Parts: sequence; structure tokens; C-alpha cells
Amino acid sequence: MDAFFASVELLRYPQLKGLPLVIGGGRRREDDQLLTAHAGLPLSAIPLADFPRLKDYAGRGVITTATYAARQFGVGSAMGLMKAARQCPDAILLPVDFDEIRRCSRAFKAVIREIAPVMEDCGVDEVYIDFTEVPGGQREGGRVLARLIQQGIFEATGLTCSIGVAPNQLLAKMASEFNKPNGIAVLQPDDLQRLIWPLPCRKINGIGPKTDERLQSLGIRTIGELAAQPCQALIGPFGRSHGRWLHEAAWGRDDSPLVTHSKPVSVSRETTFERDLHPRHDRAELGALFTRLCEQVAADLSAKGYVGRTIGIKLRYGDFKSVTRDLTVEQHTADAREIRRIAGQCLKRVDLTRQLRLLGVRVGHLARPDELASTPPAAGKQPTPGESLPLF
DNA sequence: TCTGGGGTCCTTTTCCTT
DNA sequence: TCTGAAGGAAAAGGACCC
Repeated sequence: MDAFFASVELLRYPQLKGLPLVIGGGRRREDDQLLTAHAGLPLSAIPLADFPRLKDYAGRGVITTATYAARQFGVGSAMGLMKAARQCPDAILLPVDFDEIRRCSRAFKAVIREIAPVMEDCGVDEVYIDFTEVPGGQREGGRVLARLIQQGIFEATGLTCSIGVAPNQLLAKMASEFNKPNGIAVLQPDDLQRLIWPLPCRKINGIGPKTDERLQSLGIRTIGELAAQPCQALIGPFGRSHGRWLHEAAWGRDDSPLVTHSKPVSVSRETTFERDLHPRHDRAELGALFTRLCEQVAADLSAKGYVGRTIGIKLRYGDFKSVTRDLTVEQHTADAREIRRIAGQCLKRVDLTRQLRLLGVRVGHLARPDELASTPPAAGKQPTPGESLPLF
């Protein structure tokens, strides 16, 4: 029996379709002022007229998502807000409503689990589902079950979604793009040459801008052209592992199983400043931000029930170059002051003479506190005793 | 000119131990 | 005691995803 997978993607804010509207990444000071002015109201209850237009907004950020009306002006996900403002100055700029997104995310996953319990969670708005063992999962090649799921999600959340059904995850993901925003596409194994090969390589989940650029420089633009390359010809420029993967992907082959249970690898918080800050001249401001990031990471760890022993920092300089430093210690922790202390040690190993645009704090090597009770402390570097002078 | 935030995974380099 | 090889863990960077 074939395995069937479906990739479901929620289309956010469909109730606002028709309006040129974008959702901005991150929470800005203006958003907080707006929310304060409408104290107690959920975002959805604030009149649209009260939100700023892109042309009135001057600041850093990117677009998280945009309605189709806004996309007609050439704005779309991941575009800088400044650039978007030039393309579509009258678009309305909404802040991200994290609470609402989390609520919808939980609701739509609950609907799916009820119908098809073997599910891989891929973020707030995407999942893979194994149809194989679901009664009736094979009817009309999976279309019947997909329709049932679509309907259930709409009833629970008022949101539409697109679903792709295919013999594996790689193809299901691509199929889900075929009939956006509210469609179902069923891909059979012999559809590969007709429907997949004409697509640009970038459509393969895992081929990003860098790999695409290198493929283009080799004269490879479509998935079909990639498939026509002997595997050996790809191993040369891309290495054994990546080259083989590219070849397999072009032929629609993917035997990766669904990951139904996973534990987090790391927890982090980072923030881009409204203006670049200098470690010396803006020391007080940076110090407060640094402490707050550590407190947030500690709170996130506690909320999730984890402790970690690799503490790291991330800096982005004014020229957008990033560096990271981390330190693994013996004792796991979720304590904000301890994280702050170890992250402070990491700070001593980076160049602090240049303007910074971003600062982040990360904790990895996670474990549950009850897992540690029975195991001896792991090896790691002991923090130097006696240090603690804050750099910011 | 512009480029968020929170993640995962992979590769390469570095450092330490045997 | 010195040296080199080998292997593992940690560190750092980069690509990618939603």
C-alpha cells in the first residue's frame, strides 16, 4: 500500500481579502501604542482605519504575510517594510497577532489529529499527515479525506487551507502549492515528469536561494534539468551528501518518515534594535536589553519545562554580518542570572568596537530536570571563577 | 537600499584527550 | 619527553524553513 502524506497550509486573515494589507514582522513601539489606546480590545476588534499605512511607517521590519490584493503590487513575505512602502504606500500595516495565531494553530491541529492521528507538526501553519492507516484514506487517491479535513478546519477556525496528497512528503509539499489558497491536489507517481519537472528547482523544499544560484550557474533551472544530471555530476560541486539528495529530490524520491514526537534542541530570543547601538556609547541600553533577553529565554525554558547547558550569544553588526559564540558548562540551568553570567562570558570573545543591529541569547543542550536526577553532571568547561563584570 | 524572529540541521574548524 | 595520528566534543558559521 502506498503511503499518503498531506501538507496543509493555513492561509491567514482570509476575512480581510480584497484589502491591500500586510502583516509586519515583530512588534514595534507603534503597535504597543495602538494597543494601549484600545486597551483591552483584541486586535481583530480595532477598526482598520486606526492602523497605520505603510507610507506612514518608518522603521525596521519585514512582511510576514500579505493579502492577495497587496501582492498585486509586488509586495510579499520577507520583503523589507521600507521597500514595500514604495511599492504599495497605502497598504494597511497590521501587527502580528501571536495569540490568535497560536489559538488557530492549536485548533486546526486538533481537527486533523481527530481524523488522522499520525501527524508531523511543522510549525504554526503546516503539518504532514500519514493517510495510510486512516479508514477511507485511499478513497479517490486521498481526495475524500483531504476534503473532510478542509471542511473540519474551516468549521473550527474559519480558515481555508490547501492540501497536497502524494506518495511522500517531498511531493506532497509541492502538490500543496498547486491549488492555493483553498484547493486539493493529488499527485500520482507518474505525474512527476508532467507536473514537477517543468517547475523551477527553487520549488523543492530544501533548495534555497544559495543552492538555486549555484544550480543556475551550472545552467540548471528546472527540476527536470536537475533530474537529467547524473548523480556524479552533482556530487562534484555539492559534495556527496547534498549532491545525492539533490538528485533524489529531482526524481521525487523521499523515504523520510514522519516525525510525530520531537523535543526542542534550543530555545532563543533575539531582537533587532530600532537603530544601531554602540557597545560603548549605548552601554546602558544594551545592558538592559541583554538582561531582558536572558530573562525571556529563562522564562521560555521554564514554561516548556527544560534546562540547558550550552549558553550562546548572537550579534549582528551594522553591516549585517553575524557572529555567534557559545559556552558549554557542567550544570544545566534555566536561571536568568546564570544565563546572563555565562552569556556575558561569551560577549568577551567578540568585537565590541562596532555598531550592533541585533543581539540574541540562546540555550541549547536541553534536558528535562527529571532526566538529570539519575545521571551524573555532564562534562563541560567550568566557568572561570571570580569573573562577572558586565560588558554592557 | 533593504534585509524579523525562532527554530533545525549540516559542515568545517578547533581543541582536547588518548 | 616529544611527536603525530585519530577520534570526539564543542564551537562557529551557514543554509534553510515557517
